[in-house]
Amino acid sequence: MKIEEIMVNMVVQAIKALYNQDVDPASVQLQKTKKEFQGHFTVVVFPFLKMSRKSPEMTASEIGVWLQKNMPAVSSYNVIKGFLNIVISIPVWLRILTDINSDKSYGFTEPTDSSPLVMIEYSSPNTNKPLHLGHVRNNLLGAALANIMAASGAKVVKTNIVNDRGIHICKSMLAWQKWGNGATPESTGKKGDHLIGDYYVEFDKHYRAEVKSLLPENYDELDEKAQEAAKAAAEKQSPLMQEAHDMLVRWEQGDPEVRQLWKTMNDWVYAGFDETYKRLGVSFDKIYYESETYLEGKEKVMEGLEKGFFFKKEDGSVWADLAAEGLDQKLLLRSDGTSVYMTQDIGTAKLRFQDYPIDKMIYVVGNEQNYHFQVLSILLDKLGFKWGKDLVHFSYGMVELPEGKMKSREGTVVDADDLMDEMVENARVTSDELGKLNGLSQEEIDDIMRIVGMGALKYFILKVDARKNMTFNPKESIDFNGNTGPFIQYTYARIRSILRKASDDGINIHDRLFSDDIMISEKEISIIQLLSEFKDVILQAATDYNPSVIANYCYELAKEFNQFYHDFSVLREPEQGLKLFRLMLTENVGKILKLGTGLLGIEVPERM
RNA sequence: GCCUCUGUAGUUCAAUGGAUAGAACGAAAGUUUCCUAAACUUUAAAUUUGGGUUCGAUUCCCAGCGGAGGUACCA
Repeated sequence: MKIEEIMVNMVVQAIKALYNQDVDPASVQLQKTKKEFQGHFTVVVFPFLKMSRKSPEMTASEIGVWLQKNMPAVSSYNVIKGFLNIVISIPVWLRILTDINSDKSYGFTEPTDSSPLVMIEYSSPNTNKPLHLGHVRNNLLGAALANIMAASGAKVVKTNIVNDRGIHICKSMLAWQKWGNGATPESTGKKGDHLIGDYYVEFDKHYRAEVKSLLPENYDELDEKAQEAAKAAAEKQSPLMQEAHDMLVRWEQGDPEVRQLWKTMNDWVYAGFDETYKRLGVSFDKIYYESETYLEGKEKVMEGLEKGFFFKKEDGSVWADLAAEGLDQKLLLRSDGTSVYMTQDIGTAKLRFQDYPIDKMIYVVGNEQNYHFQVLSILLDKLGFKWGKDLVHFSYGMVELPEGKMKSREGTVVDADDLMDEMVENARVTSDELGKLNGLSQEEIDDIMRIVGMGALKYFILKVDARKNMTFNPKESIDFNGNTGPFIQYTYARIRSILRKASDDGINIHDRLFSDDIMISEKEISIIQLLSEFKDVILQAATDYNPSVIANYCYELAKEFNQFYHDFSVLREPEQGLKLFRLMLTENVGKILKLGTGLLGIEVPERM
């Protein structure tokens, strides 16, 4: 049983004994004592004043006296205003540390037969362009969330929905046909996703030039409204866009030539994506393709129409009326019978539900889709998906650059592959400047630089509360000081170094016993206390759907350890018992740092 | 217009309704006979405004101001 739970129960008993009142254990406010005060746990006594009918100080003192008398773990207490600070005795802390040490899968909850099956959708790329910084945040959050949910005892299925059909991919295909001269990833040496992305840009360039040429001569003299109308007319006339539309129609009809081109080009893109995913360290258990789900969506919508959930307008378009839920009407099928985003999501949901006994569905999608998922939840519920009502839209904020929003038009999009290259290169430059890495093989150096560069990137993104928009500065993002991934990795590498040295000295830190009378400092107790919170941190991150909790915990632990490391000697302590204790503490800080960063998908190096 | 999210040091981020609002970067000043100085120690510096709820509000509620996103045939 955890020390916190025991404390809470004892407080409940104290209230019963002192004031003859029953309190709900959940209402007992037990928190970590702030650094400025002496003690480890603090009981807030304000809620008990009605029962005691005494001043806050008196009440706190009475409870303190009772606890000290009846609880051997409590060695002393002090009262400041309405706060009762409790000091836990050293042997208790030693026992907590040895418990952590002997627990191989410390902090992780094993799934059972009754554990919920959680499906997490993330990444969701379009096949017409490579992944960018926004996708990086999505992928890192999704993968970390999956790890955290699994660690908290859920059965997790990671899934991806690839947006592989539609006008956007036709644009790339058309541009490639027209201006590609048969270019392939092999012939150009380019990653497939980048190659396709280039033709998407190429299409846009020609298209805009074409639209411009179709504008009336007096365009500049028109007022704003007329300009808009003229532009819309020009866009509608554009032969290029019409060709792209024709291609989409032929695709839908299953034209073999178009399908073949589509398949070839998509395969190039997937090969490119796989490389990027691998580097990012993300993976999926099951991938769905929109080309395979959009027809299912139409079917499901028609079914809903028959059952009277939806209605048809005169022009043939199908709508859902969500007025009862306080929302608008929402389009589900266009008047020409083609599907929209919502239709596809319904179809994907249908297939997923067939494939897995889903209890909870989590969609990792940007916050610009908040409204979409609000509607999707209602629609899925109406259509009879049992998890529809409580689907979770893990909504994350946009990533902005110091110059403002990323815009593909203005070429300010940060490409995922370029970014990763830059991070690793930056790690190398910084390490060279510091004269690190001497005496290591090139292979080792490359591996460490990969770990550090990627760690810097991942940590920088994951430490921020997912819901918030964040600013990412590519130039200054690799800061190896402060609240950063490399700082945590550095701490881990130091710990490994200490343990190697201990091992070289023939110190066996296993099979040891602690005497109860060794003197350990408050700093060390504070570290043990942090270690003991690991499981709660995981559970909190899982219930809040927020990986940043884990990131900030790891930083806190690394920081505390660095301060301790600076102030105390680990290996040079002459007293055997204390030396072994410190080594055990060190070893377990390393263990938890590795587990914690592992949840975020961040590797830690043995040396750096 | 309407709906949703958001507002904390110069900057980037923290803070289950709890104590004197924490860190980091940047700024100023220090610490290498010492297990990795990518470290450590000091100093200066912040809750958008006005109400409400209560023992207590950065947190919850209402209103104003600022920022972001969405808003019916784009995904």
